[in-house]
Amino acid sequence: MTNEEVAAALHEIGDMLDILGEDRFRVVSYHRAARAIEGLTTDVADLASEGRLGDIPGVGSAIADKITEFVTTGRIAYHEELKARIPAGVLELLQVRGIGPKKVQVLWQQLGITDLATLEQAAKHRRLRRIKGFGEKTEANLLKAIGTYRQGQSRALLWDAARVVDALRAHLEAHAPVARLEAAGSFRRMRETVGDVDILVTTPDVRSVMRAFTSFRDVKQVYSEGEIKSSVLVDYAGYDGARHLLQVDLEILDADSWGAGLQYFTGSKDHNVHLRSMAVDQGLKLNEYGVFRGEHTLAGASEEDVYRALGLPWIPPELREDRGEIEAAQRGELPDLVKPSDIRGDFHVHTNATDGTEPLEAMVGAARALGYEYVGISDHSPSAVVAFGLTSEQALAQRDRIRELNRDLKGFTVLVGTECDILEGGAMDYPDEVLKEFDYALASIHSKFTVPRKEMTARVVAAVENPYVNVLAHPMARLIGSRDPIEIDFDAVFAACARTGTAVEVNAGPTRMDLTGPQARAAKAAGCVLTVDTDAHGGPELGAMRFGVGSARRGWLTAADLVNAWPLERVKPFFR
DNA sequence: GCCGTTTTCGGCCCGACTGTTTTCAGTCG
Repeated sequence: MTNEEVAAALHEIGDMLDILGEDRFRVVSYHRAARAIEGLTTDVADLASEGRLGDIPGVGSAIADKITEFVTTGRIAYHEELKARIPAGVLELLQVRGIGPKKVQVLWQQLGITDLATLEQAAKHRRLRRIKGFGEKTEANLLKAIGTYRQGQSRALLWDAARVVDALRAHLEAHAPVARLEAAGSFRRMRETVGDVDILVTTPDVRSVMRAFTSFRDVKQVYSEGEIKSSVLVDYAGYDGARHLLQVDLEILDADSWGAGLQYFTGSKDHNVHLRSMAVDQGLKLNEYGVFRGEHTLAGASEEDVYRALGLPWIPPELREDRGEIEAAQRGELPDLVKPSDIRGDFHVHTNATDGTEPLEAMVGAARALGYEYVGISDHSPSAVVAFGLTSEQALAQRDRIRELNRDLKGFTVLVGTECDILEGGAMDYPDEVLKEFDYALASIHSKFTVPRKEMTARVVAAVENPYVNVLAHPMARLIGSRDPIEIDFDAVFAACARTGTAVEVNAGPTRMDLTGPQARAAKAAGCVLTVDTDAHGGPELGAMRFGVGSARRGWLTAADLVNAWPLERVKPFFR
């Protein structure tokens, strides 16, 4: 039973209670518990068997009992009862934008609509407008929304979201007087994927900003357009080359409530709920316009002011998930998070010797241009056939070429690395006598992704125990949107890494983002050091470092925790 | 349904926007 399956069941219970018109706080409780479980780095099944479900914030005795029932029997009787009351297709109606629990209820009870296809037919045949609360416009909007839903809108890669933000920023600044502009939401918190983008603006000319926003060339649909808030659907070309859709909201803020608005729209929801309840406890009120005591405004212009008014230091956006950051802030124990400028190099870089697109010299030049002190070249090993992995001889020849190149470089060092496959039984793809010829070796999984959890754990632990393996690269081995993470016991893997002095990688490749922030935090807690690498296959991809640093910050990591924030003279002995 | 160095009961965020409506309910974030 995976955490995702448990979370999905709880979300579904919440949705069904919502449709049935249950108390909204009960509904919220199920969703909040589900979100908390999605954010866990330990198996909820393990917590259940240890009787520690109550440790999860938002999980009380009722939900804990249901989780225990689920992981032991594979079902939740209460969930089954609800499913028996609500036709299967009704739940899906909730996914359509513009349809909430009340409309679902009306459609189902009054028109007997229990699935998407029937709803579409009813809208097409103008049968919805007969119901109170529905009209011509609602029918048209629903047809559009059903179409959008069918296109399957998934979360955007952080890399792609950044490009959309950049394009919109350039467009808005070119067409309207923009004083300040910041993308908030999960983008600012640097989540690995982004559900929608919230752009905040201050401007002396609200109308022209709004007009520029809704007339951006890639806007496919305008959901709403108000005086201070608009919402659109943007079409973009993704990293994968396909077209995707992303919702973008624009909010106009006043300069004197900029900080409160930025805080509010950055979230997360759970962080904000926690802050608001703190405010209430202090006799204060916190909303998107400021911190207030009665009619008196205490803060609003800057985020620092808002947090200070609540008795807290400013909390970096990447930490705002209500996972202990508020308590840490109260104790004055927020970590001094790693910054992009702390990064001195990148250990995971490919060239056209294997599946990269640019030659060694170009990748080295691109790394130098970023102001790094060193870069490690880590092309593939022979078993990575699709990636044109290097034979031992080819790898040694590349090593000699790099040694040669280093002679001409001043104030910059190229390290000879490899990304060596972990084979099925846990053996490395190069023999030890070849591995020891590299300055360092990354170990990673590129095949046999579906072996059972126990075997997979033993396989990776064996690799980590190889004395020539220095970094466990992209530990989940997932590709966002196309390949699920491997099943593995990360507690055991991190313990092995800590024991053997093997660094754990936070891979910033746009489709990898592996580890996630919370996993990186768990690795550190297990005693590991980490690296943030881009896995770049071309020069521009070296720029993904900022997203990897974002994940590291989400993992509460400091510069001291990251090998590639260390000076070279400290890196070298670590790798040997 | 969750939560509690003020509470084991009574709180739990609320404002913008839309569409249908003659004053407001539903959805969304």
